[in-house]
Amino acid sequence: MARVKKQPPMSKDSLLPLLAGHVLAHGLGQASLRPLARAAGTSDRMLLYHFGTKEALIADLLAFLAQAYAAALDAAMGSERARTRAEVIARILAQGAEPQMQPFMALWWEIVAGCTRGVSGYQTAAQAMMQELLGWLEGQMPAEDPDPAGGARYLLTLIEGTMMLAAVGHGDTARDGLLAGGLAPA
Amino acid sequence: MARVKKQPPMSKDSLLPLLAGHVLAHGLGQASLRPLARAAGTSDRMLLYHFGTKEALIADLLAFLAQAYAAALDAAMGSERARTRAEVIARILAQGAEPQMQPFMALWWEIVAGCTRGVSGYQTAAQAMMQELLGWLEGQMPAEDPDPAGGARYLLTLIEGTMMLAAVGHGDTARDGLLAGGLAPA
DNA sequence: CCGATAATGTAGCAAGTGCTACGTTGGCTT
DNA sequence: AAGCCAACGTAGCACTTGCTACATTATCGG
Repeated sequence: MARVKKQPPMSKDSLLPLLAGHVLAHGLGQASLRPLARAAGTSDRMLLYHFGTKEALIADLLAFLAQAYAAALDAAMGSERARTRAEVIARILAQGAEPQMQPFMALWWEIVAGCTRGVSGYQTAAQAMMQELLGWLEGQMPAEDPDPAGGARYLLTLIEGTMMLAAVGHGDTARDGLLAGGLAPA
Repeated sequence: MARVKKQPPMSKDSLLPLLAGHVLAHGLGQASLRPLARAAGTSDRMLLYHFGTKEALIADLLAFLAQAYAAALDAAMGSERARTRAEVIARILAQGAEPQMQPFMALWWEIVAGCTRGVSGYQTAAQAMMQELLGWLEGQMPAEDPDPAGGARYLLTLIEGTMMLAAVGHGDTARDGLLAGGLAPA
């Protein structure tokens, strides 16, 4: 009388969102097969069956997360443009401070750390995410900005620096810096 | 006839440099007691004996590394001031690109990632390191700078953003950004 | 010289790691 | 109905993890 639940066949595509959820919640570094499997309602055996290797799983997962990040950005993209560079920065920082973006932020720094250690899949995912953010930024630049492309890169640098300083508890320092750079309302 | 090598007594102070070396070379995330002990020429048992707990060991180690970082900065500090903000940035970026600073960079991003995950000791070490760097920056600001304190914070934000972008393979993006911000020689 | 205390070595535990061997299904084609 | 192969479960291996129990040695005050 063993109830065998008839469930839809699991596949990479059905697994990845659940795995991504677990990684966003608990971090990439501590992600090991059995907890991941529990989060996805399977066994480690099945994860290896579908992905072949833990390394491959992580690579697929990072690609999925990069795509999810792009989707989140698109969803948050305001329709009307900002009027000044300072306003662009303020918008992005506000969006990055949203509670639902926090897991992405935490994950982001783990990816950066992985990049410096030379883990291969990390660099790819990181570049994709940055490219996406850069594109979004360019689209957000003020209409009459003299140098939208260069300005977007300038702002991106400032934004990432601000986020990092905020991550280590130097958010005030960064705000003072933006202020001194004329990129924050007094 | 068991040769018992007469070696100087080991202590936290004698252990920490060796442990730091291992962590700089192999990363903080993968640092587990037995490899650490091997690198220091002891056993895991002894590490626990001296530090009490792995957590305490890591905390001590981070403090030691923060101090080592400060020393490295002092050693690299040029005696004469820069003339322009762009020159300050160029100097720091050049110094951060030095090969012997690379392990510190890799470690740094791990620390940042740890901060966002709420690991306690990390935040302390990170703040100390940033405070040190900020102090150094203030001392490097041009003599006739209109706002040395604010400017240092502004440059710090830009520098950290640049370093992050470089870490994920977007060094070009950051350079273009600095250029557009008027902070790099064309 | 003796005894106490600090310092160190050896073995081991329970839990967790990635991964594999080997089985059992279930739905499909022929 | 027979066979077949993808999809899944169970059990386990060899290894590492942080940490501990216990025994031994070194050191130094008395």
